[in-house]
Amino acid sequence: MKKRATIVDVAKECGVSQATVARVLSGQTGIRTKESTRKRVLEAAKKVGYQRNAIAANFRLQKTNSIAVSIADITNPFFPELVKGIQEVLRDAGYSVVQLYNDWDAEVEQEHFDYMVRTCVEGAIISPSASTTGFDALQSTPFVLLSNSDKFATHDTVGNDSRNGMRLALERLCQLGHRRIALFVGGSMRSGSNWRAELFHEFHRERGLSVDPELILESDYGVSSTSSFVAARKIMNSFLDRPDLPTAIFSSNDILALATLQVANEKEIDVPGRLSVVGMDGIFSGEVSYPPLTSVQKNRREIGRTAALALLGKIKASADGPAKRQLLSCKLLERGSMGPAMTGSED
Amino acid sequence: MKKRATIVDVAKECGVSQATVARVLSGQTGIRTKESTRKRVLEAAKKVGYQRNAIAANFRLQKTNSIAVSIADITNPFFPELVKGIQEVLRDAGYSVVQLYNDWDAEVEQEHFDYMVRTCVEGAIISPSASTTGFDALQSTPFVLLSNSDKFATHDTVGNDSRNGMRLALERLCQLGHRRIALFVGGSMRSGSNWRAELFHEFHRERGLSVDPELILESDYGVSSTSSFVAARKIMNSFLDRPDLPTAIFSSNDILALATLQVANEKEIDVPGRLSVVGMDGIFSGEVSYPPLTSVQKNRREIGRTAALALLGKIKASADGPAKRQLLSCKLLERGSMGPAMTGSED
DNA sequence: GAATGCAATGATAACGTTATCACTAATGGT
DNA sequence: ACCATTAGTGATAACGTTATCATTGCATTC
Repeated sequence: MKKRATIVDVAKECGVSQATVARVLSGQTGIRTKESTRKRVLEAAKKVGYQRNAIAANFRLQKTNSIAVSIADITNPFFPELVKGIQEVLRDAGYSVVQLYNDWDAEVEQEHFDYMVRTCVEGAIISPSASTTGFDALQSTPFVLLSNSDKFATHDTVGNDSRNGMRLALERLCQLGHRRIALFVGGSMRSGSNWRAELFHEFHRERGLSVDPELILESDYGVSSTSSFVAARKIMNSFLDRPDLPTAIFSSNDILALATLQVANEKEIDVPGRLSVVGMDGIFSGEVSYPPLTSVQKNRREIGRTAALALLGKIKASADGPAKRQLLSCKLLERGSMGPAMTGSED
Repeated sequence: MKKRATIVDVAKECGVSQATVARVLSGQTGIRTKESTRKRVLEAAKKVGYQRNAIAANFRLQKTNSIAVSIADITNPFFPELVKGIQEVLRDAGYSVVQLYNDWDAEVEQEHFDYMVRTCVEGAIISPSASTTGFDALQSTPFVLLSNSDKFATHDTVGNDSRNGMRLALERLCQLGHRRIALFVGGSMRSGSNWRAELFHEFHRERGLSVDPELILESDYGVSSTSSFVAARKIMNSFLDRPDLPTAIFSSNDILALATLQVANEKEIDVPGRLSVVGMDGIFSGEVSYPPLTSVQKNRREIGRTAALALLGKIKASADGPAKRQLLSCKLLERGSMGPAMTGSED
């Protein structure tokens, strides 16, 4: 392998100092060089096949032009669009993106933080998987967290207003005449999901309705969408055999809702005629299910974009101000799996 | 912003030379240091919060420890698992992965090739989106292509044996008594899909069956899964109204098959009783559809892993040998959407 | 024509790590 | 007791670039 040419080689080639060569070739604006020497240098560079050594330049400048994105698992349908949004913004800003997947493993996640410092990434966008703390390992690397939890109040966060999203869904169901609604939540693998149950009670209280505790169901998150789906199916397989079914089931994510939908289809429970099913997230699979799934849409791409912009702002502003928290609003994506409640005296 | 600690700081902290510190902290095997000093150094490192500056190390060693992955669109359900497989292998090999998305744009793709050279990535895994040529822009950067097409015969490729996969599906359908089978292929946005039609004819010829040309359907690929799905629905919406429906439809990807499934459900065509639906890829959405989709499973994660391993081999082997082509076999994932053919004299 | 100003260039010091060589202090064999 | 060996260290030179300062040359001004 032939050694690649450096600025010294170019300098020798055309008889100027390496400083001059650097001035010409660094591509900086506001350089002051005579046009004639400029030309000579460029010619010499071409002749010896000079290619700027980006590693050396990065080293000198102590910056990598790269930003790390830490998420749990890119195969989880929640993440690809998020990452895409991030990528779009950061690419335009001239950064490259290094993605790190931790598979919900706290240890791996912490390791990734170290990695970020080691590799001198200029910033990080982190979807907290297992760690709720330990961000100080990032030292002075600016970062933005993807979360809507107020556990992270001391850091900059970007998330969806899931509370409001859930209210939207419940309100619409109420409006459609549903009074007996079930709540199906994913387990507490990630952030606590207690607030969902609390909000559920609160919602009923506000309307003078009572909550049937048997209609609050919990399923394990699972490490993958598939395992999560299987677990949810199991629960629905017994739940949907009840004689006193609710008229609607609201699930805290689309995987749970799709499992509900599939089992309901198998049991020939008419959706939405007899049972309305509403999910949360708005993943692609909900679009292709039968019937198409009504879901509280989280605009993942927009979250990604917002987080990236927030990070860029943080990188630019050398001094760190107060922690900023951005909550993007959700909207209810109404599709075939939701309909008016069955009136009492039917079938 | 506090300056980060270097080996010099650690050396000062515990009163040894920076050479000794380097020996302890470089993580190399075969170092010769007394256990007591080793311990002292590690302690001092921890105390001052030392983190190895990877840029400096990379510079010294003239390598970046990073590999680029170029794909079209991470939100396409085909890619996440692929990327995960790549990531797993490369992470274990100590590389970080930079992902580049081109959204099926040839120009962006070419730009990415330049980027790879500039940033001195040590290798690349490329899923050719629009370019069938122009790989020489990569200069001496080793790369592996993700493709099963023999258009790329001069390069190392890793892909699925889709031909064989398609045969598996057709054979199984035949075995289940299906004689009137439709073929639903995606448009030619990516690699030509002509071979599918050819294989379809070939298959029938081998068995002395004739092909009804009206049962060969084509749909646009679309830039996103959603647009592709919508286009496929449109076609199926009119096709499934035919009086002389086939007993089975084989689709060249799961998006098309899921569209078929959804429209069939809407039209209350019993699947698989009256119509078997078979897709290709084995994406997650096929698991949660009703009925669950039978599909030719492409082991995307394994492809990713294989490609990564191939690339690692290529990086290690300084001299480049002949182009290697690896085709991974598919298997038929039999789920609820496929069943025996309706016998003639029913219903 | 000496002093001043400025554009163009040269010389050189970093950046933080790894690798090489030289040196010291033990160890062991005769 | 002496020399050869070696384990454990320290000092120091790279790697290729950018940034800073010093210097040169040339035009302008009084």
